[in-house]
Amino acid sequence: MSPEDTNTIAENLLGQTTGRSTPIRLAVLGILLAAKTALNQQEIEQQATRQGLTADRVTLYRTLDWLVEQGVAHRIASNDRTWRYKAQANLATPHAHFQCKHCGQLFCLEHLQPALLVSLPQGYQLDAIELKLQGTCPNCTLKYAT
Amino acid sequence: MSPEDTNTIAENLLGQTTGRSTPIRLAVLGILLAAKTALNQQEIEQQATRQGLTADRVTLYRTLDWLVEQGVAHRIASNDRTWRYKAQANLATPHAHFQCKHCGQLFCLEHLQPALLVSLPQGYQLDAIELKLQGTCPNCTLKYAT
DNA sequence: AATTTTTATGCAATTTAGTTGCAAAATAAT
DNA sequence: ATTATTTTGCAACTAAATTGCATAAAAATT
Repeated sequence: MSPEDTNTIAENLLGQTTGRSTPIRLAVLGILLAAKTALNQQEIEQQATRQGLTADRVTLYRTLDWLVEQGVAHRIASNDRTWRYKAQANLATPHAHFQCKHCGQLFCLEHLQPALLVSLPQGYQLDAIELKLQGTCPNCTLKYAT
Repeated sequence: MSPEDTNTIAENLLGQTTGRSTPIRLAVLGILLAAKTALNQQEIEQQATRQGLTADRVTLYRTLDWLVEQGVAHRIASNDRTWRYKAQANLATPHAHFQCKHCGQLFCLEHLQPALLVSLPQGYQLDAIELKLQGTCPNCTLKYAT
């Protein structure tokens, strides 16, 4: 996805939220759209800095929370005890995630859509399904090939 | 499960590990077997104290890591940014988890065994599947019934 | 049985992700 | 222009988890 595209998409997505479309929100959402993997706060801050945007750590946390709340980004628990965030043009289609045990990268598998075949025990009310796969990513498969 | 049972099971499980079967490890594993939900370090420490066992926080963290490493306990990322631990008699049968958004309790759904129907994209090597469901638990369903 | 080696535990200090409260800045509404 | 609302920044704080090192306990060796 080209930077112009992500910017346009980010603007469109922000248009669908309640609240203001600020430079920081736009930039962060753009970063989350453009990224190949899900990023944590630190990585997002670094990427923002690279783009010449400085934003306070706290603001980033709040922005990320807000984006998730608004449904234009989603949050996944990473192995390294941080939250990682990702966004895509097609709003929040539920999908699986894959985290590599070697490099730690967290991929969205947009074509793997979790669904429940068996039913839950009595009394449980389901809101969301989280499907996370663990293993070795393509890159590390090559790297650590025997 | 009665306390005697869990103790016996814990001893058996520890027998299958490399490393020593110490009082702390036995007690912690017993707690993880007896618990209805997955517990975090703090809750485990409280439970241990109730049983008259005092163990350093660091030792608990190390014990938990070790139990997971040895495959006699498993670890799930909780919504509250802590790791929660659980063990069962039948060693590490992969199963789904359910976390309640109201009370935060994390349940093991041992009869819900995740399996992948669709195949992964080229190059990804799968080690483990994590299936976590979010929603309202039976207790909170009653509590917050409209 | 005494000594050496290995493994497990405790303690103190540190790291780091994430949060809170409040003031200042920016934007929108009147 | 003025007022009200929302967003951002700063400083201080919380709490989970980690690290390094010394001590204790258990196992292995002589």
